Amino acid sequence: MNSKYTNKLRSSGMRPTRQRIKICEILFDREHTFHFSINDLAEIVKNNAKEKIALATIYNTVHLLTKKGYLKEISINSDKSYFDTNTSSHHHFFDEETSKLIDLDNEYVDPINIRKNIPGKKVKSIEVLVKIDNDNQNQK
Amino acid sequence: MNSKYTNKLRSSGMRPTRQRIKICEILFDREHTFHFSINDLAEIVKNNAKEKIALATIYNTVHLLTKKGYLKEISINSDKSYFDTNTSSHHHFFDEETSKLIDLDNEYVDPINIRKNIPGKKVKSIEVLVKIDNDNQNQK
DNA sequence: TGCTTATATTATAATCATTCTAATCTATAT
DNA sequence: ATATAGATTAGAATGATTATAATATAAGCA
Ligand SMILES: [Mn+2]
Ligand SMILES: [Mn+2]
Ligand SMILES: [Zn+2]
Ligand SMILES: [Zn+2]
Repeated sequence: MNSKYTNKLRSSGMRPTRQRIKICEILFDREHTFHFSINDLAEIVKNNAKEKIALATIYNTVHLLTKKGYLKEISINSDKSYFDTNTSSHHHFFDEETSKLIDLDNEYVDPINIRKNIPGKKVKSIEVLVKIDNDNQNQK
Repeated sequence: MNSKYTNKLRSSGMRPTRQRIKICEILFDREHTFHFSINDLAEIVKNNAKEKIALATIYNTVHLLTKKGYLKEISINSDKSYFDTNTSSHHHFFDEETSKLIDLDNEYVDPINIRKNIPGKKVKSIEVLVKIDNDNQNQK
């Protein structure tokens, strides 16, 4: 019951259960941003946790952490959802070869000015997706 | 058999069938860019065509038109795929209230310069997604 | 510390978009 | 006209996600 996530969870109105703490440790005890699909996370849980966590619990917890603002959902692919431990508004590279997301911090992109507006609507976010692929230029 | 799409299809190596011609007419006989999900298209076909077209055929045709370069697939939502009759590289507004895409032509956005590169990878596309929602500022 | 109850977890079934299958049909070349 | 490669079709299969409803547990209170 004594984890660095016990209070974090409780302060967000989530009961600190074994399963939630384990998932938080997997997601947040890392140096860099983590981009993952539910399946990625389920695999890690399986190889990493002594006790099994039901898939439904993994879905529930990830969605709850998203709702509470600790994760951000990203769609680049309609096959499955990706989630991101970097919840700020930021850009991405998407590697078409590996299907992996890479953060592209705002410092590497000039502020984007949209010179068009839609009546009655306000801008919620502006994000760039840079698709990349292997450079076979100088391969041969 | 005499449609403006008969030759277009044939010249792309697709046999001009009744179903494909009907789908092309629905998709391309319009003034503006059309953003649609498979379900949107299936609905239009149902209300619009005298003869029923099987859902599998709609999927097949849309995927084939995408492969041939007449449609572009867009992912903003993991629930379903969207397709776009504007196949150029361009930006979008996504209205979170209506779940509709709106083209944001390049002329309204300054060229985007990415000051970071990933070794061994080359940039395939750079596209901006602007999420918008109702402006309830001056609604009260 | 031990009950109570609101919440959470779980296995499993249901849903829904998409893809597959294999039977039937058709555009096109001969 | 005929043959055949390619297309359409209904329905089954798949796979991600969500719902269900029985069981377990965290937290508040006696
Ligand atoms: Mn979701
Ligand atoms: Mn697809
Ligand atoms: Zn990110
Ligand atoms: Zn578009």
